Amino acid sequence: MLDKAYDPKAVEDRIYKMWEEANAFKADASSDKESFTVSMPPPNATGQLHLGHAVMLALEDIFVRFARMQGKEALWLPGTDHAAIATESVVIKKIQEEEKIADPRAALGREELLKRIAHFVDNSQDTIRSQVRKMGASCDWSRERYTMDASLSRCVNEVFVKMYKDGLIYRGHRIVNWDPKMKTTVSDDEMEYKDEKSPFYTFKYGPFEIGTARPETKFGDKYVVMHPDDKRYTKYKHGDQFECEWINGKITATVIKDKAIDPVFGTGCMTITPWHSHVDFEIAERHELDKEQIIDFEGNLLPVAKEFAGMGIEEAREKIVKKLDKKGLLLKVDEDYEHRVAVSYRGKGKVEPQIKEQWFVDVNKEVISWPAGSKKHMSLKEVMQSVIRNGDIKIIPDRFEKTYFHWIDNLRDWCVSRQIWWGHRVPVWYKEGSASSDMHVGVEPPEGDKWIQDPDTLDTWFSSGLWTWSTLIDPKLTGDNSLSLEDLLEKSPDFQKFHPTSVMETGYDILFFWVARMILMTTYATGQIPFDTVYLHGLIRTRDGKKMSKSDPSTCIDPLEVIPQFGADALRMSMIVGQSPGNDFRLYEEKIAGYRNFVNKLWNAGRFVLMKCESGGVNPGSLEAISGKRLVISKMNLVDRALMSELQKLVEDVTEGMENYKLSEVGERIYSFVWDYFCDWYLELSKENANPEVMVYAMRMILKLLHPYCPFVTEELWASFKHGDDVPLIQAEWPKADEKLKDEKAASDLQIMIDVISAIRRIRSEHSIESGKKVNVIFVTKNSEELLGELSEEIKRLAKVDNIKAQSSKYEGENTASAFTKHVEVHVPLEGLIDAEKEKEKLTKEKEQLEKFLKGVQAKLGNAKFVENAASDVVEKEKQKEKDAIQKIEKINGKLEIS
RNA sequence: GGGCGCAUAGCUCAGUUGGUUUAGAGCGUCUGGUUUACACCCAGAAGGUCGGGGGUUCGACUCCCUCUGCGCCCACCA
Repeated sequence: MLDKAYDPKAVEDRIYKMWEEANAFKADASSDKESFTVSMPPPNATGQLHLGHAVMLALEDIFVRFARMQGKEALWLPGTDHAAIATESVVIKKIQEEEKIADPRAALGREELLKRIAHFVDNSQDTIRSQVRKMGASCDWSRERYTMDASLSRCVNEVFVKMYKDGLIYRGHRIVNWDPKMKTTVSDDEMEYKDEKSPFYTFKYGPFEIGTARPETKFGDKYVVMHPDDKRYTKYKHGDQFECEWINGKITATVIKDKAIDPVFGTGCMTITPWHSHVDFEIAERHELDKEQIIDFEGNLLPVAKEFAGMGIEEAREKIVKKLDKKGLLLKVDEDYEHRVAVSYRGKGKVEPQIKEQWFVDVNKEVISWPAGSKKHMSLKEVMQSVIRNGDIKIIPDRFEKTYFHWIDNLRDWCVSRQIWWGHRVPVWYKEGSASSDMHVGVEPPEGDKWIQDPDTLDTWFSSGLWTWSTLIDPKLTGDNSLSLEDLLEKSPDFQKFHPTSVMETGYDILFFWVARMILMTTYATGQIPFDTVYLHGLIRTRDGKKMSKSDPSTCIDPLEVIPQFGADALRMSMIVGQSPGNDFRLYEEKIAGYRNFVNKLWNAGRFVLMKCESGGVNPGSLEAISGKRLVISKMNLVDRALMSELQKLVEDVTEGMENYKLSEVGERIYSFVWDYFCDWYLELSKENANPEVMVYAMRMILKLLHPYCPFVTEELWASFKHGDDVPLIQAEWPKADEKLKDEKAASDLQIMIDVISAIRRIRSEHSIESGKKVNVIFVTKNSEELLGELSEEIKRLAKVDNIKAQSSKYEGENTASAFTKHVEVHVPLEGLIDAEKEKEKLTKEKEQLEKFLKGVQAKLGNAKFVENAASDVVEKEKQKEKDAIQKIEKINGKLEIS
């Protein structure tokens, strides 16, 4: 006998092991079944699994289990990401704290530091693997990948070289976001902005007044820029030069007219520092102006600052202002100026724009043949737009398509090189001692000595952008350097079978970081889209709607604490039901506990059915009981027929919902079916007149439908309900609705009965009739005799009624308390008086509403256009509504006459 | 500055293309229950002018406009 309460701790690990041993997660590339692929977004190999991962795993596991049960060849490929800058900064910080080494890069050197990071990654990968298992994720561990695997690194190099040859990758001096703390560039998307108050100074600059919040960059400023249409400055022409007293003496300045200047802001003119500002850089490029570096890569001033050289930014700022003030050049200080400071998303250092020689991906060059093989050439930007616009890739929810297009419109060339050590090193070599033009770009190092590899590594998204397919390349092939990228794709069975993948499921926060980059990289490198559908989940928040942060454990729910307490199934349900794609949702313990209760409810329903089997002498594992052959619906009682019918509807609803990614609705539907219908009514009604075979049939159906959501408890119960030859539930076949088992009449009759019982209970409660006291009931309905025949005993039992009288016409007579259901009216004779006026008022109101409704329906039906254009079944439905309404009005009229 | 989203019961949220749902659920609250599957349970109740205003319509939680409050994304001013 099963325990009274379900204990997930005793079940989950054992079940997971069973699945693994049965090879249930393993996909077969040689299968001729339709494939279904999900690439697991690789968690950063830096630490622990958090709730964000848990949501991702729950959603994807549901997709995959459903597909697998539907008979598809389902592959869910797990892995981890080396997370370049994130990992390096974590390890560096750790070394700084634990070993008191101020600059671990300098102290340890490249090789040693990389060794340390690799070791750290090994450990956290183990942690992550075991944590993913705890969630019940049915991913194919035999195909686990890591972005730094040899085969994946080969792909990275291949793509880099291919892009270089196509002219999509170039090296250039461009302005980049420089993080002086981590000493690396950061991509546009890896920036965060913080509001900060800092003084805003207005200085005299020759005949002009210029404003700045950053006086320390102003040494090299020798251009003053204004809008060409600004009337205040019409007497100055573009190119005019003048002498001007500035920080370190006299300089010659030049007037530049450029539309980038906002005439309304400040004085409408400014000086520019092209080396340290994106906008200034662009202005300088347009007019071919000189650029000079003022601040070095450590964040200190260069010799151009003369007496200020070597000072840090903050220190220099104050002193420069003082000096200019002394010179009489400081006109105004606005202390309340608010502006935004750019901070690195990873390193959290203040970002300083710098000009640096870097590798870039050109997003505007039109060299990609797309769709693959066509003569039309598009830029990366255009391909990215096209696949969404043409519906090749669908984004759920679709409003994110707008955001996506907006992002692409603003997209600049992508800086892919980073000055950190942890990552894929740029596959470029320079001949030692020669000019930098003597350069080799290749998958393999060049032959001969004295070649030095570029010290930079690639942006982490460069490699994760290949994730959907680089993981499918056969590692046995990648050692063979004679194979081209095309060969690798063609000869890899997994790629051929499983790409493009089916669903990319991830948080909306990395739509740009990652999803867009995968589209970019994959369409270019493989000629295929990476996935058909993008499903974006929302972010989990605390009860008060705050972000969960690791730094504040009180707000944080740790999946690894929750799982032993409530079970992985409960956690999964709590994160799926009530969550809609693209919207944030709140999670807290009561919610999880609620689904723990649900899992336990199901468990007990299972126990109950097993009990009934035992007492009924039925072996739930016997073939006869489950085959359905003996389940002849015409021989069943009404309650069983109704259940059978409702089950078929449930299968249809669940299947349809799953296919349309409506996971929340499906979860709710099953929840309410199990609890509100199966347990509260069906099992209650079956207590004395049980048909164990029907119960077993229902249980098996429910277990299958619920399995993707609650894999552990359903699999565990399955052991009691499966036949000897049955496969584990994870491999079971998804049920199909059986038309023969549908019996709408039974379902609606039972519904009437349920309504009657509820109505009686309500009356009892309203009129405080003691629960033990039995009552007489009269109910009025068209088919009362039929119902009574089968159900009066059940009604008597469940509603504590000792006499039921049914009337097929109007009820007349003694004082009664009445309750109206959709189908019948229920009267319970009472000693006291009933408020007739109130009753009448209620009926009149109902009648009014119905009449209004009828009018609307009739107007619609009277509309020739509607009747012509609408589908015939829609019109039929309207006509039925009209009929029903007329009938009901008549009925009410009848009642009103009596009173 | 540009874009997107949210506002429904005390709390957290559902509500499909406008109509039969008397606007639903879970939690919480209150009342009553040891009915031997389950107290991680059962039966019932209270609680909503669906953010404000306007419009379209026979009919609006649902569509349009507007206002208010909150949140997010992108760009950015020197």
